[in-house]
Amino acid sequence: MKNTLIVLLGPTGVGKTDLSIELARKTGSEIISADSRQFYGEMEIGTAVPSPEQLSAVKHYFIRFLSVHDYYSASIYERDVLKLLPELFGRNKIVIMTGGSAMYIDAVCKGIDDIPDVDPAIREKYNRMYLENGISSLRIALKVLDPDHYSKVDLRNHKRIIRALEICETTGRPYSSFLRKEKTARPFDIVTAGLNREREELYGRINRRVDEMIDKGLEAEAEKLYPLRHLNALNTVGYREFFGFFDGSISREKAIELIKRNTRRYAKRQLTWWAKDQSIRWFHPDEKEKIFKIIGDIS
RNA sequence: GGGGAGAUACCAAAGCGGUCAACUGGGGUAGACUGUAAAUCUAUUGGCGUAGCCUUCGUAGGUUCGAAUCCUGCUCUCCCCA
Repeated sequence: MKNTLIVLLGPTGVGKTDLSIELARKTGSEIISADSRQFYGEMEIGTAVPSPEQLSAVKHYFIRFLSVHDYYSASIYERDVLKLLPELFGRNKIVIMTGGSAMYIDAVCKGIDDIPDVDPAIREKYNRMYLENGISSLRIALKVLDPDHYSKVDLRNHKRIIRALEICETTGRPYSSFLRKEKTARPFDIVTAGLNREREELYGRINRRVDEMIDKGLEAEAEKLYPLRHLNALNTVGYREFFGFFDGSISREKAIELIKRNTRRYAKRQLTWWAKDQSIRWFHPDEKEKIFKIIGDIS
């Protein structure tokens, strides 16, 4: 049997955590989290990290190992995971990766092009350009620096344009010249199982989970992080809405309502991303036998 | 019992004689996505065989070439007085 990475993905709130732990115990494997917000130590309640019991039942990696002040990215995650995997495969032929951050999962499973890091000052420069002169100034710059990319990007999405511009300026080469669009082969097998539920069922779970988070003290957690609200890591559902409440711009009730709505929207975006991925085999979380059978088929 | 205000699409809310299948927001749905991505951005939202046709603006009538918009009855909601 070959070393196999079992990827258990699905929209937020679908029930990945419970199943991943069950799966891990059954196979004696360890779990890599692919959840870009569970990386940060300061956030716990709002990101629904596994409980202490769950964490002690199975060894987890990439949970609360960063600070919200740290810089991190899908590319660094790819590198870190690939570095860790040989060690995990040394102990067990199966490793489970579970989470909902699609770009991070893709970085590990399909590879992400190697693009130099950007000087924060350069990023800052373009952010300012956007704020002061609007998106048209970004478009004009991109048209000059990378006409190829200019014809392909969503010209209404400033983040896309800024990213391209900062790479052009940092490297002196067009951003598009770094994009190979090839899948990278990995020295292990990858089996991807997607979890999903009826939309109504999923949304009901999300709404309920938000209420549970509130009961557990999400508001206090957000309040502690309020002074750091400008950090990108805190531009996160469950926190930003509370920041609005602390600002006095919305009511507490409204904030909670928005957390639910934004979480639902996030779940939808996740599903959109995966909809085109033909390698995913989809299951309802209750179809455990079917999911466990995958493992049987591997070994 | 008397007086006043109002009933618009899933919700809220504009429109006050034609250019209205109806502004806008919410919610829903669909989509994009190579670097802090739980981010950022887009489309669509009465029905249909979508050029175009059909049925809508509480309800029943009426006025008019033409009504969500004007008039009348009825039903319901809200507010004030009793």
